[in-house]
Parts: sequence; structure tokens; C-alpha cells
Amino acid sequence: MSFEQELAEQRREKLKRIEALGYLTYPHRFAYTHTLPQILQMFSSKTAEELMAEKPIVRVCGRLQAIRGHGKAGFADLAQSDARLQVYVRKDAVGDRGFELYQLLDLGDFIGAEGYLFRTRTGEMSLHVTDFIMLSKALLPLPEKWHGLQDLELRYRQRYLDLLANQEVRSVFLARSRLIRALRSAFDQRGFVEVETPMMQPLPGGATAKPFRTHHNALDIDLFLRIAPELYLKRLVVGGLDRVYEINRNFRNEGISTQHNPEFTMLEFYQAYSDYMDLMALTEELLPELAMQTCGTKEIKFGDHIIDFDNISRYSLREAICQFWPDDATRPQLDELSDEKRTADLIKNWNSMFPELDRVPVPDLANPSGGISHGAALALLFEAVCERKLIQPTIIYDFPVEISPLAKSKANEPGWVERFELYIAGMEIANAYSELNDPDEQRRRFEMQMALREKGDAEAHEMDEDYIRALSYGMPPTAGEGIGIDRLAMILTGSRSIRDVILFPLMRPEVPADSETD
RNA sequence: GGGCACGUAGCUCAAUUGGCAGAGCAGGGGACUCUUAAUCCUCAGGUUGCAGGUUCGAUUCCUGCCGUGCUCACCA
Repeated sequence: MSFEQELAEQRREKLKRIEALGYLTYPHRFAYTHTLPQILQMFSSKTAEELMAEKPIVRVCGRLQAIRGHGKAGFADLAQSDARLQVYVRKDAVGDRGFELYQLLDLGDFIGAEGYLFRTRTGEMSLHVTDFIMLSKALLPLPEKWHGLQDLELRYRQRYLDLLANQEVRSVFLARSRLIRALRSAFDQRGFVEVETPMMQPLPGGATAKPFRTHHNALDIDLFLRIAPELYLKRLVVGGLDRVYEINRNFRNEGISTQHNPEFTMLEFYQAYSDYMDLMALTEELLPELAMQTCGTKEIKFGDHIIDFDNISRYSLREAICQFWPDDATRPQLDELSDEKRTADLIKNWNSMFPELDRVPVPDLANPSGGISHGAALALLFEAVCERKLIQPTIIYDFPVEISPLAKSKANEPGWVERFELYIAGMEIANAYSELNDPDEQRRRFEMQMALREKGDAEAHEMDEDYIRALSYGMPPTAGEGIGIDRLAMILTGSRSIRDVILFPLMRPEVPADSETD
């Protein structure tokens, strides 16, 4: 028997002794008069004399986080919802049977206690217990009380222990909850309707990504976990829901990193009769609002940076390449980026300047239909040159059409679309565009994607006939945006890894301890 | 998937050049009726992630595997 099992056996033995004393071991409820946060709020300001005079009688409950015995008396710390109250148990106050129960308590047990509030000699408000019961026993020992739970693997696999032991982890997830509440309230106030669209889709669309595949037995069809809700939300705009939003999970069958979890939470919203400029304005309005409601400030500390959510700059993608180009001698002029030859030279230039980085692919001018397109190459060059430098909130607008199959072209520049992305802390946080609502143009864009797919791009967008049919009934001019909630939560909580803002990040399954290895 | 680290008691961490695997917390027993990382005495707790190899001897060196982290690639 392992030591851990031994400890559990000892505690089961205690449960039997508790039962023998006539207590229930797993009672069904406890009628408390106050939560611990309420106790602290209501009585913390009272002096020892005031408490002595009033002797307020309360019933409270929580988990034991410290026990300090003193012979025929003892102290214990009761914890509930980030609040802590010391309880004082004396044999002469709880009786022989009650004190025997006290001596059978372990760290981690839940108890319910009745008594009166007083201040100890050191001034700490405490509960002088007159009666108490066991509510539930911890058979396994909790993490160390002083250092908490450090082991990252255990913290992710057994998040409940992480939440118990590490107060700052609780506060991260409370902040995430405030963020989502602030988002809902922001969109509700602006007249948006919250909807839910399929997570299981026969055709994965709305993004370029590799999907998870699953199977429905009764229909005997393969389905895909959605990579984005986009095409369904726009069908709803066709259906007359002018302002819709959805906060839900997307699934992408790709790598895992500090910025990527296979399932992640996305807000997508669509606003009819608007274009991407309207959404830039809305985004700039939204960000400080979210920061205030989540953190109480618009200036957020992230690593070595203070990120100012009130101050959002804008560059076009081409401007950004010129602006952030690292070398004055070779810095491109804006109009040069429209020239394919000049772009190809620039990329070669970049690759030779930073040989330690991965090469940005160079478009093949002699064979324009093979290899990477001018637009896709420019987008990659932008990422290489600019992305990690975009620490302060920055909107990057106007993207190449080749990588934007669902966005509306710019009126005077058909090779470019009305699309923007929001970057904070070097991460892409949001992606938005004026939605392409011309069904014939949408078909041509899908056909362009099919051509890419035939050239081996597994992530190129699939042809979606039903979506084209929906557009054919008419969709108003509409702008839509997706915001990565996990990454926004990272920034607002100062978390360096996405796993620190996802309660149960995906891990390899544990190998059972008793399994034979072969 | 590539590269680099890490894995020792339930938890947090030690262990000299390769020489008997230790401490604190938690746990058992005992003392203690105002402590708060309570204190004091005492006891128990380990196939050092797994499997091999080198060696008189491996927590330590080597190989493979498993797991985790960071990073690169892919991506939001």
C-alpha cells in the first residue's frame, strides 16, 4: 500500500470514529446564517468591546486550511470564497464529544460551526465555537500550505488543487469571468442578440485551419468540430438578425503552444449596415471598457510593459511593414509594396538580414500560378517584420485578398480587402472585415481557394454551396469581428501562457499507475 | 514534429568528484485552554518517472521510452 493510500485509510478510520460519536459523516446540508465574506464585511469594523457586548451568534461553514492545537483548546482557519475566519474551539465550550470530533479533523475537511464572534488577545476576529459538525472529509492531503502547489503538470491536471492552494490562480479565473460578463453586457447594451450556432458542422468553414473530425452514428455521417461560427452567424444576418454575437468554443487540430490550445473561446459578432471602419471605432471603444470592468484600470501591466487600452494606433498592413522595417537603408516606400518584383527583393533582403529566423517564402515571378502569391507573401512578411513589435494595442488594416476569402474588396483596390486585425502584446487578438455579400464574387473566391487546395494547401477554405445560396437571398452590407477571449484574458491577467487562463487545458492522458507497459 | 531543460516522500525542496537518499510542511502517538507558517518530544513515510547500459558501487554518467515546461515550426 502506498503512503498516500495509507493516509486515506487513516482518514477513513477517523470517519468511522466520527460516526461512532453519533455524527453524520456526509450530511446533506448546512443552514448557515452568513457566508465568510459576509461575516468579514459586516463585523470587521467592530472593536473587541463592541463584539463582547453584542456577542453576535452566527453559523458559518467552509474548508479547514490550518489547525493549531493547544491541548484542551485549539484554533483552526476556515476558508470560503477567498475569505478566511479563525475559529476557536475549547473543550469546555463544545463538550467532550465535540472536542473528540475536533481532534479527528484534518486539513481540508469541511465543517459547519455555530458560535459567537469575538476578538482574540492579538485582535483577530474569531468565532468562539459552541457547536460544530463535520460536513465532508478530505481523505487525501491538500498541497503544502505555505508554498502551495508549484508543479505545473499537477496544477493543470488537478486544477481544483491549484485553485485551492494558489489564491492568484483563483483571481485569474475570476477576472476571466468578469471579462466575459463585460463582453456580454457591452453587446447586449448595443442591441446585439446572443445566439448559439452548431459546434458540429458537416463542412468546416469560416477560417483556414485543420478541423477535428467526428462521426454521428444514427445519420452515419462524418462531422467536423467547428473551426469558426462565421458562416452560420452570417446566415442569421440574412435571416434578419441585424446584430448577433456568439461566445463559444472553436476547435482547431493544430499545434499546442503558450498561445494555442486546441479548443479556445471566441467571441464573434456581426453588425448589419456597417463596414470595417465602424468596427475599428467600436473596437477602440470596447477595449478600454473591457479593461475597466475586468481590471478597474485601462493601463494593464503585462511582463515588462504597461499596455494602454485607451490608446490604440492604426497602420495599414503595408504602412506597418515600412514603419517597422528594421533598417533605414533598405526601408521600402509604401507604393513599392504594390510591385511584385520589389516585394520579392524585399523578402530576399529580409531573409538575408535575419538568417537565424525562418525564411519568408519568396513569390516566384516567372511562374505566378505556382508557389506563394504576392498577397500571401506580403502578409507573411508583415508577420515576420511587425507582429512581435506590436505591443501596444494596434489595428492593422487592409489585407491581401488571397488570404481573405470571406472579406469584401476595397472599392478602388480589388487586390486588397476591407479587413483589420488587432494586435496586443505581439499577439493577434481580433480579426474583422466588411463581409463579402456578393454571392457571385463569393463563389469566385471559393474557387480560388479550391485551386489552392488542389495545390496542396490543406487549410484552404472549402466550397460551401449552402452558404452561397444564403447570400443569394441577399445579405445587407455587414461587418463582422472575432475576438480571441483567451488571449485577451491573458493580457488582462498578466498570464504568459494560454494554459493559465483555461481551467482545464488539453494534456496527454495520464497513464494509470497500475497499467502494464508492454 | 525539431531543439533545449526538468522529473527525488502526499506537497515544497536538498543530496559534495559516482560512495549509507535528507529536511520542512502534511500524517500517527504524546505534552500544551489566545494561537495564527503555533511550539516541544516522538514515530512512520522512498523500486530517486519507466526500461536498459557503464561501474566494485548510479539520484548522479550513457542510451531508449513516458510525462511536463520553454522554444522553433503550424496557427488565433
